[in-house]
Amino acid sequence: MQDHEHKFAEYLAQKGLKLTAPRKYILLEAFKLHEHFNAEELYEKVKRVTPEVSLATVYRTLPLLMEAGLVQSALRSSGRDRYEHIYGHPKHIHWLCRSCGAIMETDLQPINETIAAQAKTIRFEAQDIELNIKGLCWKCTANDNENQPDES
Amino acid sequence: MQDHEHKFAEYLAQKGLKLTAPRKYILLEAFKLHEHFNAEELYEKVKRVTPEVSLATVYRTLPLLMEAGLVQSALRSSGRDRYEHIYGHPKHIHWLCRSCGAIMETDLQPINETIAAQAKTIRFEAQDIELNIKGLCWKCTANDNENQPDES
DNA sequence: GGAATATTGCAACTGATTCTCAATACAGGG
DNA sequence: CCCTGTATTGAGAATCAGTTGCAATATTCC
Ligand SMILES: [Mn+2]
Ligand SMILES: [Mn+2]
Ligand SMILES: [Zn+2]
Ligand SMILES: [Zn+2]
Repeated sequence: MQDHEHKFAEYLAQKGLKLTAPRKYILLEAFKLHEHFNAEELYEKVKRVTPEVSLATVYRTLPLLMEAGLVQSALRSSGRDRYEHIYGHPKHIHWLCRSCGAIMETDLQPINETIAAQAKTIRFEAQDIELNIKGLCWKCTANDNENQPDES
Repeated sequence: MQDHEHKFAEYLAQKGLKLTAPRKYILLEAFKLHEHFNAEELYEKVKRVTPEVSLATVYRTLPLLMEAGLVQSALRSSGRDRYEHIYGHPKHIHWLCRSCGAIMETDLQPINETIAAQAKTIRFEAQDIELNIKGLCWKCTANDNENQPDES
């Protein structure tokens, strides 16, 4: 049994809930996906393994995975909630290119200290940090310049 | 004419759009609200001044205000997009208490430098920075301790 | 195996946001 | 001031991600 499977079982047990087949498959597929995903995308993946699972169950399981600390919400996009699994993926910054939609990630560590200091000042117990930056990736910046080479 | 009204007029003109009465009232009310607001809340405010305005127009005007740099999206909550005006409100960190829903704000300045450095490394042109932190405010932390004074 | 409880798929529902469309306001040129 | 082409509007219909009720199933514990 994988580490995350173990953690999920533990969380469920402690809540008096059951680690059923649908839940297990949803967890497993969430950990096979290495990009951000929304509920429907996860559902599609799970369906390939167990076609009888329902989208509703995926929607119902996602909050459990989040509470268990196995999945976290990521940058919402085109009107849909998105998620990503947590597994040797320490908290990171998301950079979203407005032009091509690419998402880059960088380390959040460098600002953690500053945040901790501010948290202390306002006496806030931080549980979740989400830092999203929107703009243009280098490719799209380059393309923009091509189209408008002279902006004197 | 206020500063922001001016800026909106300018933006609209440059886009070949018109500064109509509904748009003006929506702008004005957005700037009278000093907390975060969603489309409907803004609509309610506007309706008190000009009852004939429609919710659809509020929804249509918000993107214009954002593109004009007068309003920005804030922490989404209970399934609704939220907004805040920008006016002597430099970018700030949002701290959301999961227990009581309170929102605190602190200065984003201290981490700007770090972000700029990372942006340079990945050659990303940052336009918008959103840093949201969820957890417990000091009041709710205190209440929690009251209820579970001994967690040996 | 059987009772008590949790879970599921399905379909209906909800509610925020977007869209359609016909009516209205507007700007600019005569 | 009138006319014409364009932008805007309110009202209501439509969309669609996410939620929920419910009867059928699965699981747990004895
Ligand atoms: Mn990520
Ligand atoms: Mn704010
Ligand atoms: Zn790009
Ligand atoms: Zn609180």
